[in-house]
Amino acid sequence: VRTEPVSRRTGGAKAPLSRQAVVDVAMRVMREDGLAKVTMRRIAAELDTGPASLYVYVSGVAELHGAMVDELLAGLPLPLPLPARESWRAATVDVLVRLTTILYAEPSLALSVVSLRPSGPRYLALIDWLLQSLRRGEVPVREAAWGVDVLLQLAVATAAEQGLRDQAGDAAGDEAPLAEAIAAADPGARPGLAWARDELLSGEGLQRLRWAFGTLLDGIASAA
Amino acid sequence: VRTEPVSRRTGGAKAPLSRQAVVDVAMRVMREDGLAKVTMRRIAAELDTGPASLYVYVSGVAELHGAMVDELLAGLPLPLPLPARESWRAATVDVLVRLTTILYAEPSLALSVVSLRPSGPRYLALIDWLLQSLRRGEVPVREAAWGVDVLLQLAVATAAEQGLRDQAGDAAGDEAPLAEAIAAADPGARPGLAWARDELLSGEGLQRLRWAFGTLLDGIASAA
DNA sequence: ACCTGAACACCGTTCAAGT
DNA sequence: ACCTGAACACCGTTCAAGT
Repeated sequence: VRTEPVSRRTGGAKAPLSRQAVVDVAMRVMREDGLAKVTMRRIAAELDTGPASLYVYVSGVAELHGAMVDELLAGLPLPLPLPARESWRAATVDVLVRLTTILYAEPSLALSVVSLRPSGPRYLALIDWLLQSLRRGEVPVREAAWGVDVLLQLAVATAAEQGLRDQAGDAAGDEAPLAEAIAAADPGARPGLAWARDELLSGEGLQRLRWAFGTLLDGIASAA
Repeated sequence: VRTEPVSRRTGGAKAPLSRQAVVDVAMRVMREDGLAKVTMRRIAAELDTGPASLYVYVSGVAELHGAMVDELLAGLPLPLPLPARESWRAATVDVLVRLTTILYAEPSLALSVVSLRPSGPRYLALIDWLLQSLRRGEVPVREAAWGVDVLLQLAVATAAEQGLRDQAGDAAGDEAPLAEAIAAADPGARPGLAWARDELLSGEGLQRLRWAFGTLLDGIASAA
């Protein structure tokens, strides 16, 4: 008697390959084992095939990451309602915080966004909403356009940085080396550090995030 | 007759290994062939040894990247002179632009800084200078501390993003997909994009960078 | 303590050959 | 057109053994 090869996923019925299937498996592997394990070979193995087969659907690992980012943005409910004229600032901060939170859950993917600049429909919709919101706040068009760029950059970078630090903290036992170095700095040689020591590490992540977005928005709104 | 093994670098005299030698070779390989080629195996080969030998001096590839960042910051002349009270804003923008420019030259290393948060002495000196400068501008201590964090994040993210995009543009023939997507968007469905279309891609990199730092500083200075 | 050979357990991508 | 086996050209890290 011989047993047929059996899919380790479904226990038999081998689903047909497709771009969506590749992206789906990639998302699942990322959530289960992290982005580092999202390799062409691992995805192929999960789909009971060889890595070469995936190249029919994605051009390579970089393009796959892009598709995964767009998938992640589905967590942001769109279309967003446009804010009332007087609450545009709070609403904008809110959307940016939500975006950061979504990316924060997958910091290694957020890091790839820093260099990727997604161009999928969901990302476009987000940019569009931000521009309309700033327009409601009577921000001039140039300041709005340049400002949205900076706001998004800050959201992405913060998510990548904070998230990866949390992961590193989980793994390694030691504290953040920057915090240690600040605490150990000579107050005479580093008067700025001595002055701000207590505030450099104060506040909660979310509180600082809201402050950062609000502060940047204030700068943008008054830059006319 | 037998020929002795010959160093491919020096043609004979094999320099002793050291942490500095490892970092130096890593920096050279990065400048010549990019960060992707800075592998333990490649560095070992350049030093005429096996990869295992490097683990005496660096704990792994992550720590090596950290050391390389500190090396890169040597391009920022320190100590920086503290600005006059009335020119603190311009001086701060200047230092941040210089930092971004240095990182921009090695965008893939800048990208690793997003997650790394360097803690070397040069980075500490930079934070100290920024804090002192903001103090001269009479920025309250909490706003200064939180603000410096955001300013540095923006510098690093911008360097990584812009630099990597430039590299990608060199390699692939096609234009930035985001620019194409913006141009192709339906004005009725995306009124914000239609409104800001011309300004989203306007301006030069340096001009936008100065604007971003200045705008953020204004927000920070008025956030009291 | 420093250094090494060899191995372990992986990668992304290409390509000729099959269906 | 889609799929595959096999190969090519690599990775980081560990470890027992040497000096």
